[in-house]
Amino acid sequence: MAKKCWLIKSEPNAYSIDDLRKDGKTSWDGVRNYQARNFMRDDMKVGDLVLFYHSNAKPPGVAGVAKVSREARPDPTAWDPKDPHYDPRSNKADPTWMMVDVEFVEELPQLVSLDDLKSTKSLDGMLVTRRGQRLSIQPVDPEHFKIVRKLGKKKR
DNA sequence: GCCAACGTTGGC
DNA sequence: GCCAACGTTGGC
Repeated sequence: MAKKCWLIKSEPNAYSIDDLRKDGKTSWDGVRNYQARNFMRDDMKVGDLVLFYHSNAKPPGVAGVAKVSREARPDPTAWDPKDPHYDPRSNKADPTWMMVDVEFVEELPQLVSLDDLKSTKSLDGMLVTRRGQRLSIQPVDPEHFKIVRKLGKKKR
């Protein structure tokens, strides 16, 4: 099975590519959307490459690359009443929410902004450029992944 | 099962 | 800060 590629969104105020570089790797906890959960649980495999996208940023865009370093397991923040992502309906016997670990690969020297993604013809169809697309974990065509990574390294 | 109300996301 | 788009909830 060929490796898949992904895009994960994070608000840099909350957790940025710089934070990931400092941490080396992190558990991608707090995801409370079933579609995103399913991608993590069913499809994300160790070694899969990930575009790290800064949402709610100025400007928003792909800031770096990470990779999946550990497959899905239960997300313990769902059981913690003090956690902002606490979900009282989840329980340890039958966990609702899952997380993967992601590991820092590189920061892109040039942010590939949402505008760049939209204006690059060869990236037509990327989910993240679609209006109203809120999914925080999205599959990415491996060709698109390569193009974005290249754009992020090109002097402009 | 429908759908209005609500909360959240995220670009602008 | 605004608000359109979306997912979820809950009454019926």
